Amino acid sequence: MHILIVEDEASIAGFLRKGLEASGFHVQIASDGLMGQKMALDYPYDLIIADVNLPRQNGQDMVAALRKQEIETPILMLSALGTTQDIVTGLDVGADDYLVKPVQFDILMARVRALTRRQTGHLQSESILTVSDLVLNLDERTARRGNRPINLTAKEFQLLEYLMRNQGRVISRVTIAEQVWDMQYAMSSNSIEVYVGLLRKKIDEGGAPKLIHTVIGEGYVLRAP
Amino acid sequence: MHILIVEDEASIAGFLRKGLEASGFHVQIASDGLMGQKMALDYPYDLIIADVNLPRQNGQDMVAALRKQEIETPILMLSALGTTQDIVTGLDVGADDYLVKPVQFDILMARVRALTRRQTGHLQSESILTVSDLVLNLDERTARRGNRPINLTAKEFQLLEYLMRNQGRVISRVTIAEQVWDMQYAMSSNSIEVYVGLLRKKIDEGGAPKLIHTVIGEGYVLRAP
DNA sequence: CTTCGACGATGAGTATATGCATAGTGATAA
DNA sequence: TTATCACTATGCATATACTCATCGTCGAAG
Repeated sequence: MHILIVEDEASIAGFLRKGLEASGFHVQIASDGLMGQKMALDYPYDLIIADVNLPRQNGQDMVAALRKQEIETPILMLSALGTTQDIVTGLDVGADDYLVKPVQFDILMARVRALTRRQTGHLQSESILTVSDLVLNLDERTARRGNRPINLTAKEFQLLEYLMRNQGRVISRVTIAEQVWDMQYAMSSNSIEVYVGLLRKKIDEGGAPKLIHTVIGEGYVLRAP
Repeated sequence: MHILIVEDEASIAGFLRKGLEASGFHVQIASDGLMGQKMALDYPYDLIIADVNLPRQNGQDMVAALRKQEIETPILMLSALGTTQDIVTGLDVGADDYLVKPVQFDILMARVRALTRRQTGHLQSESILTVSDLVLNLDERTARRGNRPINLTAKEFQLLEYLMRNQGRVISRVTIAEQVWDMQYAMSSNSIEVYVGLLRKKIDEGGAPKLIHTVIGEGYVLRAP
């Protein structure tokens, strides 16, 4: 999860960064409105935390500009100004939430969690696929479930990659045969069942919630619980 | 846009309703937590505004219960309790926003607009069929009536998909036999009646208005009430 | 109002298809 | 050789598809 903080006061920015990084977020800081806008356009952050009072371009103008350019990233605004009108303007201009300084950190964290919750499943980079706590690194050809590394054979990896790329979608055996086995017509064997079984043994074993589901008569789905 | 208000104090509920309706929202009111939960399960509201202090089941428990049942509707919580811990709990349990009473109406409206904004353009991009509050997701192979998930077998799904694609049109048994059963000539059995019966049991059960109608001597129609 | 027939709904029971665990085969490489 | 991998074969358990006999409902005619 990557968070962009747009804040000119270094002490506040640093305070937020420390706390967020301690919770496992990657944090970058922009020190004025134009810089913030540019960075938000350049990289798909999962959340933007923006002060209202900023040099060069105020927070509300920055938010309005980003929304106009169809940047949908959730935005949390911070401000010393606590007047009704400021809050209303901030939200109407496209922000998703608004907190008044001084901010209590645990409240901020709760809001951050709320705003980033729906996102999960978002892409982070091209070479990593994620479903729930299952992570597939296409470059390294490794897989992890939570902290546990998983050893996959080539075919197992191919199959899992295909299922992860289509997470949430039910995939028929015919489609799997075509896409993973390069079979043009239906397969006469039960290889698919066997390989799904092998994946399940490696991925879903233990108390962890099952990710691979059978839809009888239809096919298989990889779905977050 | 439909909003559910869960609030036991009639004066506050009425005040909110008036203001929201003046802005063009459709509003329904539940007067306790269990009733709110039930209504939220029955109908896919665009937003839920819930008090924390409620009879029979408090707001936080209600939110937690809804989230557990995969209801993703945005939820805005209201409370007289303004302590940090309450706010954090409310947000962590699955609420999207939190306001402390007494609420200024213009602030509330701004939050409501922020929470309902992402909804509008979002849907309908995937392969989704809809009739009234019945929703069929062809990718996920799932069906919902309102917010209630419905489990369908492969054949049931095929039949329902065909009826939904031809909603409002009366479909003869012969046509159904051809399209869903791949029978070239009339079927000698009553499978169709049986499967229509199964679908009715799953879809039309409960107080919800019936969607599947028999046209005697002709066939069946799936029609919004 | 009653009776009858046509049509449709329903519950129980059977047959079939589907999915899966397990074991086994052959090929390939260390 | 031994280990690993891709794939196949078998047989069991179960969900699903389908059939049949019976029951209900409705409208028209007596």
